[in-house]
Amino acid sequence: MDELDSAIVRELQQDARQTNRALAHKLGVAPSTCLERVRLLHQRGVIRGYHADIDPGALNRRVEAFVSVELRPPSRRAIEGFKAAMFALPEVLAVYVVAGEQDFLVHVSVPDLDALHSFLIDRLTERREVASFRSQIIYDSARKHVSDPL
Amino acid sequence: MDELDSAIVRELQQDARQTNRALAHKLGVAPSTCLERVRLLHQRGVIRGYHADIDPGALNRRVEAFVSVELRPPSRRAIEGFKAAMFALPEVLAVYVVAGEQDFLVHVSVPDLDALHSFLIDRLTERREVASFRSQIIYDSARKHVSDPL
DNA sequence: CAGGAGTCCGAACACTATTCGGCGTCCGGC
DNA sequence: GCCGGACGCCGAATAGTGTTCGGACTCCTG
Repeated sequence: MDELDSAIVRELQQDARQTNRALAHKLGVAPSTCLERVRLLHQRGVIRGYHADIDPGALNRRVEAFVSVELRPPSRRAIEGFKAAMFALPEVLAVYVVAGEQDFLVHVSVPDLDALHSFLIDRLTERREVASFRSQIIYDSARKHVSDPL
Repeated sequence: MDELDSAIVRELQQDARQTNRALAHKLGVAPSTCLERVRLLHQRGVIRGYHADIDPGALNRRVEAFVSVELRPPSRRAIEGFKAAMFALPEVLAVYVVAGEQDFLVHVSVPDLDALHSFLIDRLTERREVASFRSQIIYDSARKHVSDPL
């Protein structure tokens, strides 16, 4: 994980589809060298994959929210089960098991507020292990990539 | 945005680096057709980019957390300023402006708990507009891609 | 100083992206 | 019902790309 690896990671986080030649040229190395580095980063698990970033609005998901959930018995069984159940739902983008007052943070994306309400009362209230929940609608968001310097 | 477009989006979310030929073959269309569709999806803003998924641990970020922040005057000025300031920090992965008791949800990733503590007392407590904050360490997480069916 | 491991390089080859003219299909107008 | 235009799909051709591999170089070690 030297400077070259970091530079490759940085570049591929910004544009994963640039050609290997372009990448090599930017970093000042031969394409074959660059390719080998990328392959090794893959093999070591540093690069986990390449994904297209899709506009949720284009797929009719204009409302996003975080739902904090407190589980009744915060046991392993309940947590694992709830996590799997949430993850299987199409409205769910991400599930976080967290420390604190709540046990879960569920990131959901739905077409509109009605759909959010439906999700809450049909998918959450229905589950008995849910002791309480609180939803926070996302007004605005900005995401980044991880940068190497601490 | 027909069935073919949806299939392309679905495929490219899973693997953005598969060759156009492979993609075309999976979907049962000619490579040239597939390429044209992908270009249009780009042009329409449906596909916003392609990004490599990097293991945070490999970049020495083994601790992640959500920090909920309440701003003193929840004014536009304060919100915009705080959002920009947070986004500029290397520890910050994402910033969410949310509705509810707290005004912000900041997703951070740091090397260890000490670094998290430093972040909280050096970067948050320092800011005068921060009325209060609460941090939730992430024990476990799972992310997905948006799927077309509602 | 010799040996060895590791890394980088450049040329060769197979494969791929990309372009473009033509074909088929659908649809509205006459 | 027939014509004409628009649109989308296709396949061949070309330019560019990924990938492999042997050799050269550097750096460390004994």
